[in-house]
Amino acid sequence: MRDFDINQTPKTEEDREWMIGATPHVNEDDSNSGGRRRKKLRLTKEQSHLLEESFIQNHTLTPKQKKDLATFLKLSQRQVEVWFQNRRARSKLKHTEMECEYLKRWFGSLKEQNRRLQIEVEELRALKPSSTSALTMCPRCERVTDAVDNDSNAVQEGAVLSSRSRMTISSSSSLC
DNA sequence: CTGCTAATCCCAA
DNA sequence: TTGGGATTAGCAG
Repeated sequence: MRDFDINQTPKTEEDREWMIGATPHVNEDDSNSGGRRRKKLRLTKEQSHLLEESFIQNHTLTPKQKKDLATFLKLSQRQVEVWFQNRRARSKLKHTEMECEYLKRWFGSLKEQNRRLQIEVEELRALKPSSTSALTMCPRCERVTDAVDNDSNAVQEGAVLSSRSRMTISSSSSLC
């Protein structure tokens, strides 16, 4: 997917400490075929579960909580810390994605509503011909007939919309 | 310095 | 391919 790699990992890798702290049982592999390969730890169900529980209570840990949790789970503090960092990051990502979906739906319904209103306007126009030369479709605009006053309201609403939804809105709707 | 986020790496399933 | 543990850079306090 993402192939553009700025900043390829500088291979000046010192002796990394792969397995800090006591890793949970059954992790003594030796398939270390020569190279500098990152050991992949898998947390046990219990560890994940407990981490998850404490994350629900608190998305960040005090140093003491971190220490206690690490001790209890037989993980290093660093691992607990990293777990929480990743958890926060991915939680935020998920939230953003959901918000994006919501915004898309909202935009869709707004477009649909707009479409219906346009049709309604057309119908009303057809019903009541002439004598309405100066009639515009928007009541708000209708209110200010004399001055070229502000559509500040409309501008603001537009601003709100565009700032909140940063997705590709191709057809910026023709409101008023 | 410490702790966090964002970006990315990269292994195991 | 994906999920998720780990690393790195850079910023804030």
